[in-house]
Amino acid sequence: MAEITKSYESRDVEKKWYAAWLSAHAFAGKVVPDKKPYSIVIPPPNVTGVLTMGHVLNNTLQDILIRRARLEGKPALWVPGTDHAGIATQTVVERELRKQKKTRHDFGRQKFVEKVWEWRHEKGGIILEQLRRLGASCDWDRTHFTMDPAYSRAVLKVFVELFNRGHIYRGKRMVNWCPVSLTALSDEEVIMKPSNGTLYKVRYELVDRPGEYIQVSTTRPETIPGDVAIAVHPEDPRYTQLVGKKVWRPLNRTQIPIIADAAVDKEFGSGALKITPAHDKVDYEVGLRHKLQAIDVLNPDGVLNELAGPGLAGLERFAGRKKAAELLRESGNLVGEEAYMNNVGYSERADVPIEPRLTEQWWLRYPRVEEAKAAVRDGHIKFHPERWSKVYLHWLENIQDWCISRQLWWGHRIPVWYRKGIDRAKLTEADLKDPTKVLVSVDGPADPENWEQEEDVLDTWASSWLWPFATMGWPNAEEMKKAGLDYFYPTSTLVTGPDIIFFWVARMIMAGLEFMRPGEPLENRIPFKNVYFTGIIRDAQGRKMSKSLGNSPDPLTLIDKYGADGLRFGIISIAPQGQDIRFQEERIEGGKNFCNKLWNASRFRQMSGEAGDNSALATIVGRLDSSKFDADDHAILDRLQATTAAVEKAFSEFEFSAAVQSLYGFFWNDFCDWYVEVSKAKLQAADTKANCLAIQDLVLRQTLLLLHPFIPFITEELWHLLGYGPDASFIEDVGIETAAQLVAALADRGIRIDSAAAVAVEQLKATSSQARALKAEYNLASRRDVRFFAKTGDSEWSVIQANLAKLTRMAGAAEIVRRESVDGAPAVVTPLGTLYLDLASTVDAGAEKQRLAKELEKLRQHIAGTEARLANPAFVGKAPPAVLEGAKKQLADLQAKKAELERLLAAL
RNA sequence: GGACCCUUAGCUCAGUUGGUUAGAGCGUUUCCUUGACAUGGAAAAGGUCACUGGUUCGAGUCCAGUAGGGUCCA
Repeated sequence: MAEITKSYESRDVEKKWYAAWLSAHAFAGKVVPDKKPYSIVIPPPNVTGVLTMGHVLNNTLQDILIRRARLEGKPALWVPGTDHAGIATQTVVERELRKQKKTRHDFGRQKFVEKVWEWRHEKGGIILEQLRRLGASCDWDRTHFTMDPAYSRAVLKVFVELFNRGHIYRGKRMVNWCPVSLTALSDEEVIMKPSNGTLYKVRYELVDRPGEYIQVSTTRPETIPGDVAIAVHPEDPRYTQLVGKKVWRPLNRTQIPIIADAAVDKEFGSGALKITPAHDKVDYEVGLRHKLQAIDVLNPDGVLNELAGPGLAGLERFAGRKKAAELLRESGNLVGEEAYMNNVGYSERADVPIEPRLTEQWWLRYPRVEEAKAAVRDGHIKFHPERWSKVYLHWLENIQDWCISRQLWWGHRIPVWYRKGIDRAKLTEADLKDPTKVLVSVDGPADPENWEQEEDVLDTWASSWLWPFATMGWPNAEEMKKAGLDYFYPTSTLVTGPDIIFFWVARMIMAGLEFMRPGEPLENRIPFKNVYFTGIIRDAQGRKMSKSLGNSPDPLTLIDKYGADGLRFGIISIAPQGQDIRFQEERIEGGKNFCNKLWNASRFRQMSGEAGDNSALATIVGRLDSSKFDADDHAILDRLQATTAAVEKAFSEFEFSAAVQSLYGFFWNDFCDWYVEVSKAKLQAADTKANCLAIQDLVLRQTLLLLHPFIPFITEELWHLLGYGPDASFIEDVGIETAAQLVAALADRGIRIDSAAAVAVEQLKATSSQARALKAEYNLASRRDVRFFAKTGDSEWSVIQANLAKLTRMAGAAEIVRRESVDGAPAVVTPLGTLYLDLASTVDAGAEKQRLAKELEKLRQHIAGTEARLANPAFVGKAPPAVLEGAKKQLADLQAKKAELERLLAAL
């Protein structure tokens, strides 16, 4: 067996094991018919993406779940992949072209798409490579990309099916238009931001009453040339007599009517609203109700067109706004202006204000909305934390049709063909269903020369909402069988951020319900059973991490510095369920330190004695000799059992940081700080050595298993170094025992953990800690040659005697001797009696008195509190007996301690 | 305007159905390179649990309200 080095060096270990896992296909998701599977689909990162701290958290969590499942003996599948990120990817490639002073139009659609594919093959796999560095145990042979041929077929089939089922329609409607990306966006891709603007008060002169005006307020004077009416509330007495009259539009001067519509807010501004149907959603609705024309004064790129009139045409929209205000001022029609804060919709990708714009688009009426609500409401899909289900349900209650078409080249081109020569603008609903005019088909027309395909592509989310089943071969029956869709679907858990509940989670649920296993019960059709929502990683100041702020550390640098295991352990330890996380590099350092601790405890074991047969839990347990057990042996096994159970509970509740924290506490405090230290005495004695080594082997083995999902590399390495498994196997091949199985394995060997031993160990810990504190008080902390006298009862002394060698060592003493009476020496009252420090020199009685008095005062306060409780008849009458008994015992202990302290004080 | 979350030690956070003296990591102070580990060990200092009421024998925990911070939706 190789010797364990003095400190843990992560780099080579990580490389070695990842390569070994890959070459053994250890991550392959295999169907094992009799066993319950565990499956996860990765939230496909954007193909243009690089690994961020968010990915680290998210994917570490998935890896923890999938590795734990393997350890539990479940056939586990983690499907990886990326999405094609329509706008983002097209933008990236266009940016490269711009460096050569070219645009996509210089290449044409086909050539440009080829360029994007080239880019994707060159640079599109970076993030998946980076995930491997993190240790992600995805089944890489199943890597999917939303633009792959098979996946694309699934996307097109869904479009055609939904069209045939009446869920998809085409229509000219108001959309969120991004003037930079030159495409429509869905409502979810628009971010509302409070923005500083100006509220312009503009007067419109009444045609038949020159010199009289109606006033409106607007933040967008540049759209005035698109005004087709002024609207007032029908029940607004200020204006009733004006309804039906005409006013002069002050820019691009013409006559427009005053109309009455209930959509007007009487309270806002003057209570009169300019109606610009081409540039506002509400105005558009008003326009429809009153059969008004829509005048579009903007070009797609946000430049004002000739309909805006000679003064404004050709200006960019924000320059146009200034110019419009100027023109109004000049004509005297600008009555006032004031600073105004309002919410403006921004394009998520391009980060510019979107334009409400009237365009021809494809829309989806969501399928299975009611079922999607029921799936979560009735608990078939569980959200962790649960509260996100409220957000989900609220969105579904207020759901709007989804604009699924995008004016891009990169993406799934909508599978609709129009017969050549047809005027698309005039297509009716009936025409759309007439296959001689419009063909909606996955395969396209047999006579393509007579047809023109729709230019638009689908929203990227309209492909990724199929992820849970399109990555498992759907809709191809043969591929589905090969992928094991029947077996792995529905997946077990989805790990994602709450920011994409609408974008992705809700839509996946609806897609699953609509397309999977038609006719079967809801619980068979849902795409996943659990959704775990991670927090958002923020910087130390609480700001979101972003590229522009440059406040996001590079995970790969962190891996180089602290190891992948250190990073994983650190990030999980600061990621409690449901809360955002403030990133602190110190915690990652803590993760590295923990790995080093684990490493060195293993090293200590290796240096302590010959390796025994560690090949299985049973062989290690077989080496235990319960006749040699002392309280510490019982206590550490008790804690091992309790920690195993705590980790089980934590997994069942998705409380990963709780699991990590209990493992940290157990291993560092209970095992290293106490058990390993007391071992040093036990290993000196021939009759306790073998049993002590076996206990260490047992604890280390189970701890490695418990820790492996969190820190896979170092645990795999130590697993082999300590001889827990043959070279040709992995830790995950063996599997983990439950707390119950551990107890049963011990019982087979006739060992019953004495949990009362924990009490004795607590007494020993407290006694040694108090003894060390006393030494420190007298500046003797580093001296190991001091002597303690113990004045103690027979039963306490028997405990001390049974543990004398360990206690002496732990207290840092040369010896502990029983004495009936000691006078004047500094002392502490421990659970095992009064310990006196044998000081050869004279004691400073004054300082000692002060110290004891201080302790006595604390004790008095505590006693007073407990007495008051017990003196309260309501407490005695109503508190449960256990609490009452506890209080009584506590009081007795405190009083005994107080008496002893008083005696010590008097003796000084 | 609606929904949700947060406020506990200098900092970042745990605290599971209410029950002994509220915990951890980091930081701080003092001491220690003793044979697993200085990526470490020992000891110590540090908290009126945001505030105000209420329920209860008992509240960091439950309820109501106030203040401050954050997120999402409209």
